[in-house]
Amino acid sequence: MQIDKVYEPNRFEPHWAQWWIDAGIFKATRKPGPSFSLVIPPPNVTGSLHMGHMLEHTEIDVTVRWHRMRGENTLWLPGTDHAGIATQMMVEKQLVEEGTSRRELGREKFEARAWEWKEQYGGKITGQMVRVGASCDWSRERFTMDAGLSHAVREVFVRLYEKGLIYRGEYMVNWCPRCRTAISDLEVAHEDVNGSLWHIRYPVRGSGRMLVVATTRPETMLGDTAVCINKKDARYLDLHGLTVDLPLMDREIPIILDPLADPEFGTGVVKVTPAHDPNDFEAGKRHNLARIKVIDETGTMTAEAGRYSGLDRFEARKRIVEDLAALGLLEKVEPYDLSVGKCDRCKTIVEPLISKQWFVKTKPLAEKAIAAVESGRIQFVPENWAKTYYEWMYNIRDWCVSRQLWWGHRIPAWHCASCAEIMVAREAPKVCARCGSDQLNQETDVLDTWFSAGLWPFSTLGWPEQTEDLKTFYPTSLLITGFDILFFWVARMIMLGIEFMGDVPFRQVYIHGLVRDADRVKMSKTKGNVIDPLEVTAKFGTDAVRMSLLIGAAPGTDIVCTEERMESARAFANKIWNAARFLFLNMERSAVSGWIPEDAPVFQPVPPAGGVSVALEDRWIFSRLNACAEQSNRAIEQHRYHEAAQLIWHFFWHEFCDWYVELKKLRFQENSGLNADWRNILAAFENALRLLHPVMPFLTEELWQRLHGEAPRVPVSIALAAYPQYRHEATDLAAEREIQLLQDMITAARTLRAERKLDPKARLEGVLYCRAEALKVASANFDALTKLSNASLSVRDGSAPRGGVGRSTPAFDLVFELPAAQIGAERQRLEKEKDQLDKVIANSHRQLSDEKFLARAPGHVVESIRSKLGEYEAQMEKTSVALAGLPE
RNA sequence: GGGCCCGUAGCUCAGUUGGUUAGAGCGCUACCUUGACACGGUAGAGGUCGCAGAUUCGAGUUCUGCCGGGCCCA
Repeated sequence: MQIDKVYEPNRFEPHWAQWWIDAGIFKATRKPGPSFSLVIPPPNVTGSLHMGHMLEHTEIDVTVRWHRMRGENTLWLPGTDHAGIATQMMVEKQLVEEGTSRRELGREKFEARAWEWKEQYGGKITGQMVRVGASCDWSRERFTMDAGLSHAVREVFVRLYEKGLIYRGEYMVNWCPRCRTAISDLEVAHEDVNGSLWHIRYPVRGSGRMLVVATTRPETMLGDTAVCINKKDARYLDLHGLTVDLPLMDREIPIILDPLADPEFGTGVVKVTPAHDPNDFEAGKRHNLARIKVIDETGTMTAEAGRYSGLDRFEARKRIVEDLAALGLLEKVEPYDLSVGKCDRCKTIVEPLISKQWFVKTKPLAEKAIAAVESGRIQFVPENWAKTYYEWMYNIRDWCVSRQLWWGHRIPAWHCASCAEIMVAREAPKVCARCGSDQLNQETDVLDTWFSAGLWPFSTLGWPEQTEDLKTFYPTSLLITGFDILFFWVARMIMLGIEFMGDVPFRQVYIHGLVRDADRVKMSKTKGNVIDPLEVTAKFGTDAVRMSLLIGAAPGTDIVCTEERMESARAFANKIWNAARFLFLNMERSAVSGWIPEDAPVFQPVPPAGGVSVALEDRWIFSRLNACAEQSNRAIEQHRYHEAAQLIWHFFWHEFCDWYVELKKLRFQENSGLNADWRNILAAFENALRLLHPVMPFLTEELWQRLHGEAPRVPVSIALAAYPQYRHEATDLAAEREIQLLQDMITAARTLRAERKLDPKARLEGVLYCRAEALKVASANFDALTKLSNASLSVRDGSAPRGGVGRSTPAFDLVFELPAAQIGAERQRLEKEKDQLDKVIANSHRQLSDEKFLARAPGHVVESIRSKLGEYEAQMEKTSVALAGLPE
């Protein structure tokens, strides 16, 4: 058989990635029986695969592959999000390069261009997912703006509107002057900055006094329509009812009383700009103040800004401050730390603006969504995330869902040009319902991208049609995603899922960690510390990248991602590759070919021909396999991916390779044919591959297919083979105990050799004194014992004679001759051992003489300490004797 | 200001309901190119579990306070 000496994943990964799809391995079938379904957190259609996706998709894929191997009807539904602003910006950039613009093109042509763009570049990330083996059912792939999902969006909007849960109105919203659209509260990121607090003098008309207001945004003063004092603040109370002359604007504005003014803050006097501050907006409503808009949608000062009109808002600030200073109206400027809201996407400072927007009334939806988590119908893992979820849900605010974009779901509302009636409908109305006019224009705003994303778990399954998929796969079983979209997406899916499906969208939410670099810094393009998953996939193999991520992916912790870790995961893959290579080469030598799985029941070693009992190492490896299967199943089920990865790693490398293969080597002979040794090792190996498959799908598929040689494969892929399951009767504790003894003996001999710096190649002479079970093990496995320790041992019953030196355990004593040069080192070692034993013996004595301990600790704990003490004392006796017998 | 998380070996982290002399990977040290594998083998060194109290027969694990670091919301 041709098999490379070194693991070279690029030789087979692309092949299997495509083959799995061509063979329909990942297609959900809707067969009867238990189902497992999961929808992907749809990546932006503009995006390309980054390490965050890689981690998320790996965790999903492990889970999904595991369910599939358990024979469940498994669906991982893939797709992408149309990503409103992001996509629009991409296309606009393209247009600028062509010397044109969105406005020049017009809406219809622009939309066509955006679709073109999507067709051309939008498939990038899904192609990358195919390459890294994501086991999605690509036949069910969806896009948030495809016909079906658009239908669902329209249906949901109309139903919410009919229920009174959607309203339109003029409110103050967060506006991004760069994206030129309203954004929701969630899309504003607050950032602490070192700003200033400007103290400005407003002359009080007719009194000669100055009222000093403190503000962080002097440019908004142009739109002031009042100044405000607190009625509890005696300093200014006498000014109530008077007016001030707004500097720079020649406008007389009232002095009002309102709790808006905080006597503790600044001067205790605040300016009121109802058009540019959310608190002032509310105060303005309370006092019927005019709203003067001095900053427009692009962040430029309006005509209302007088001589500052046409300036950028920050330039205007500079000029205003200068002008005030020149007029002697600037009392002072204090450094002041404040938090400013920035657009999550482009980091432009958000401008609060009054505009007409569409909102979803969230309180009634949130109540049911909270109850779903409180009652346990949805479970968060790690469960602490439920607290964060509640925190937001209890304080939820109405959701501004309209966006002034051209790429997205256009709101299904029509405005009558004659009577201003607004109609929300599934289909475009022909005439106005109120005045009968046919002059109707569809609303130009589109919906927030998260609106359609919120429907994802059911819209992707065909809703509002009652499809078979919807019946089979809703509610989905699990959602795996990042905490950064807990509010944006997870919470909204829960609200909308309950509202429209009458049931939760998923039973469980697993929140994964954040991918960080070697210095624990979050990976981001701007910081330039990203690792490109495709690049490292090519370098180390997808399986190695997956393993390196999983092994650190403990729930609730961030994931450190370094090439160093990938290297060690590749070393693991290489180890497995070479274990297989060893098997394949020896199969040829022994004239064994074609693995036939039906021949080897899971976890049941076969005995050699002629009724001889099963070899010890075979009993052992199957018992260990069984234990590993038990733990691995549990770990994956509980999303303890790091634990599953570590367990399987340890089993495959340090049990299967280090011991089992080494023991089996002694048994292989030329032309032996498919004897019991071969059946067992092949069965064990094949099972180990299955255990590993969800974590390292490519490597295991490649080796599993090779293992079959020319034999037929049933099933066709390891991805459809049964995941090993724990069986009580497969546990063989006697075999585990005996191998442990054998390992201890071999290790003792190796340690002695290393410690005494004996020639590694020389075959040493030694005596092994054994008690009870150890004697049986040593005799029955004499060949393995001497060969793996590379020592000529004579095995004797009983204990080493006084003065014998070497290694002692409760079960056996090993004696090698001690070279004179090593006497000092040996004395040191024994003394250290004695010290340690002194410590634990004293400890045990203390506990066993403590009456409270004896009275209150459970019996088995007391008993185990008592028996440990016996062992320590026996050990101490031997150590003392050895020390005493050491030549001077 | 409100909430959440984390401080365990040089590094990155496990440690499930309190109960053996606290583990892993990487790194480090020594030796070994032995016929699957140097992306390897063998053996080893390395930790007063952030600090101080409390609960308990018993605390890395529970509680309180403090110190240090991170995140989210306002």
